[in-house]
Amino acid sequence: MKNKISAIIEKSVNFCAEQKLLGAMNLPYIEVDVPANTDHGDYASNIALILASGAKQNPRKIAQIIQENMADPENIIARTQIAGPGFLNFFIKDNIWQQTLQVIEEQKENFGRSSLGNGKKVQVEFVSANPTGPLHIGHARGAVVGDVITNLLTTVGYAVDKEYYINDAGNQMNNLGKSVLLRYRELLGEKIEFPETCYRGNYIKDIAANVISKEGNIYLAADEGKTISYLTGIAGQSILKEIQDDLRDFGVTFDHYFSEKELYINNGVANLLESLRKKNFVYSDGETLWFKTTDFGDEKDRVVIRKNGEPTYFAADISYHQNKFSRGYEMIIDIWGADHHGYMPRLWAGIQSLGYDKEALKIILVQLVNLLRDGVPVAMSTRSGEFVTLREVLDEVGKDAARYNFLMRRSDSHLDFDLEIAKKQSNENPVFYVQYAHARICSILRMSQQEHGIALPVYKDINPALLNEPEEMTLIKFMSRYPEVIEGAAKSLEPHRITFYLNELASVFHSFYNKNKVISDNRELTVARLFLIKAISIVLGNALKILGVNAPDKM
RNA sequence: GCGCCUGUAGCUCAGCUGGAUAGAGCAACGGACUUCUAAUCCGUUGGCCGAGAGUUCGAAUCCCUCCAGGCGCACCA
Repeated sequence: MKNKISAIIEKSVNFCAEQKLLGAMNLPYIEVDVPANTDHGDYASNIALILASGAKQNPRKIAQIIQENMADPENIIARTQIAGPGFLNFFIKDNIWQQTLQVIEEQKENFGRSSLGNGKKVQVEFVSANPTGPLHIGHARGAVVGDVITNLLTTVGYAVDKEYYINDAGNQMNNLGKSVLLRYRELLGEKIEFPETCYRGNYIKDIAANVISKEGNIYLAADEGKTISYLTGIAGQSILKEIQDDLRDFGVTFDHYFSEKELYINNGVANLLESLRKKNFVYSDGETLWFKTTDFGDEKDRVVIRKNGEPTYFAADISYHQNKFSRGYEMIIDIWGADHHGYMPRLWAGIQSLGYDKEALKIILVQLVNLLRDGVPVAMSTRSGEFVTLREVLDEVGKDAARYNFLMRRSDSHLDFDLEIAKKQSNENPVFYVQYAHARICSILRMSQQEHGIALPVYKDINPALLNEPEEMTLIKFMSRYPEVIEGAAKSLEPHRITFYLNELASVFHSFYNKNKVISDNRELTVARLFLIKAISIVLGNALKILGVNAPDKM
């Protein structure tokens, strides 16, 4: 609809230019907005204001010229007006809006889908937490954002894969094995001092106890290096399994789990660095190998091979991103905790040195979650074992409420998550407001069939012109904008726009519901309204599906 | 010290990339269940958009300078 309006304007402006009705100018991008105030029409354009500044003419006069030369071949415009400093306002005919209902009926669960992405291959990498402990509340936000961005991009026609990078080659994993060994010894009677670098959560004890019950005390005497590497493997696998289970129950699944170790197969990392050295992006100072990230705007160069000969995380990460591109992805999206933001220039330097466009790697920073209990900050540390796990949040608040909660804010805004409030307010959580709207509609549809014997109508059997109450027109117009909302959210990678849309759609529906009866003695009107609310339930359902939130039939 | 994010109603946050009178939810107050689900609806109160200058027809939005909070600034990941 928006596109039709801008096409009409463009045609008129071009015509006026040819006829020399307007002064010399070049045609700017034609902006069409939905005004905040409905008195200003269904759509409004500031085109005359834009042209006026270049042409040094009165904007209202320009608007008038454009208005007088407008053609409306499809006959969709009821009237236009010139308002304020020179806005051109458009009022669309009711029957045009009402046709949206037919589109929704035809497309059903596909309403809102588009081919914007053109099948382009995209990869979204997120969570990627080291398997050194269970996921905590801080990981949950990034998990939902990544998951929903994937759904969004899929909805608008991209071919999207979700990937989890398992960071299992560094010394943090080694510390994990060491921690298990220490607990193992402790459980077998030794007195143990735990170093700072070790993990102390109870899950470590569980793993150690499990090893004892299966294999006994044979590792007390065994070679320590081998034992640690063995225990690292055991612990890593068991923790990763737990992470996958937690994510699954949170509604998040992945297409690939990519192990950092794969990068080192066939000297992959070393070969990459060698090729970069030939291209002069890497230099040695005798002891360490440096990457010239300053060539790409970073504040200083970065180490890729340490004094001890080990490659850094950064070195592996360049290799990882090269691997991603080599798999044919045209766009790569990384979702990080905001505490990693300082790392961005480095990685961009890395992919540019490989010849890829900086724009091809989009990095979304998700601000950290500030965890509170009754207003008091809760200390969070994987190492000390003091944290609230994703599992606990799921048990306390539930999947739907937790997901919706994280999706209600822009990713880059800080988020306070108070456990007590989250629990207390779970009944007043906006997610229920939206779900309730869906359940209410389902209930009415059930009632109409079971109690009144009215079958679900099809579009050709209703008279859409009867749906002319203000609330009904608002609902229809609002639903017809759904595809634009999805497209906007996908383009800007901002899932929160959908939750705001949903809240508003639910709100308009609840108002309508309280003011008007769907099922009444007027059969013709009843049928039309049943069709209307069915359409609403489709839109609610489609949007909730993108969010990964359930749309219940009853509550 | 340098960099990134944030600052909008008492609280939590939107504000469609520069538009018309800045909006929701919660909280507070007053109303609506003999009715398709009251987990709902209707109404009232509440604002110097952190501060100051600038850009133009027009600024919460863009530029600059401050102030405040968060997070980074490793041969950790």
